[in-house]
Amino acid sequence: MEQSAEVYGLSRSAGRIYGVLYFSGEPLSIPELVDKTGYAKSTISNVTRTLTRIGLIHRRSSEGGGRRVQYTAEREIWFILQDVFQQYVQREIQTSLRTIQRAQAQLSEDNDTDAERIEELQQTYEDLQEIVTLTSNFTAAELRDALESYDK
Amino acid sequence: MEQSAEVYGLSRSAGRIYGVLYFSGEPLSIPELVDKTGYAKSTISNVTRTLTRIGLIHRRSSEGGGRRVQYTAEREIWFILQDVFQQYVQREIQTSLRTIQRAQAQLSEDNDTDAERIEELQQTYEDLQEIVTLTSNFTAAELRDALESYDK
DNA sequence: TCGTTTGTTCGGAGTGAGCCGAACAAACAA
DNA sequence: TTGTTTGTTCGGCTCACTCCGAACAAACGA
Repeated sequence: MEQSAEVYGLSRSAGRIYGVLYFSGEPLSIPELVDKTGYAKSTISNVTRTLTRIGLIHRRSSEGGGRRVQYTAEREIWFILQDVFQQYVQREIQTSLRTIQRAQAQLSEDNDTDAERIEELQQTYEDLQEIVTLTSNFTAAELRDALESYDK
Repeated sequence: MEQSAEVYGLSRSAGRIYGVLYFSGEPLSIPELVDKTGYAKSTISNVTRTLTRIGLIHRRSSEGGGRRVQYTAEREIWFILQDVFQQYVQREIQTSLRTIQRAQAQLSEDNDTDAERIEELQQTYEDLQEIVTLTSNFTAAELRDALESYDK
């Protein structure tokens, strides 16, 4: 889990905390996470916030109205990863497309080779954007099926 | 280009160097790259090595047999990025799958809930691996087409 | 009321990555 | 040969990031 987390741009501690929650049968509070992970209280606090924002874990603030906060792990990893990945890549693609358009506008009209290159870039990025958008509607199994059954 | 590079796990300098090469009509040597990018000679040397290893740029050591080395940018970004991404993700998936299998072996047989969770994980990762493998045979346009024409 | 528990915020230590400059090796020009 | 240009390697600097501990705020129990 810790290794996987780094691939997705998260910290080791995030991976570990998620892993403990994933395999824990019951919701856990911050002190319990401190015990089971060995991290400092402040670390748990910060990491749980970002994980909650991302959607990888959920915060159940109830349990009898007490102050104690409980966390549970989201089990449908696939959708979460899709979501994170999508936000991550979509934003990058969009800023890139904007940059490309700005570049096109500033291009002097006699510069053919640069124009052509920018055109290529734009095409690639537009394909990418479409792919990412489409992918977000699929489950892992569907995606697999779509790719396997496609005949060129 | 610099921003995009970071998304793919490369440094700013790598993005910049690739960008300069991408829009340059002719192959460039290290001193020329130093001029156009503003980076130090050593940085150019190091970054060009990794970019060459990845396949994003090519090294033409010839030009009249001189010592001067020339670099050109690979224009088919799609395949290269696929390749890099694939290596990146595949490795992670495989180590994860190995870890999962080791975990399964060590599990006491009476622990049903943990076994079930590990089963889920394994399924997701196997789907992921299959998807990544399949994807590598597609062009951007084909992938787009496959997803658009697939009917659940 | 006062002590205890829980959670957040802030400043700082440790660490790794990116980049630079200097030193060095190799090839060319004179 | 000697000086110049090109390319690589090495040590160090800086910056960002992760995590920790301390201080603080909020809610509870006595």
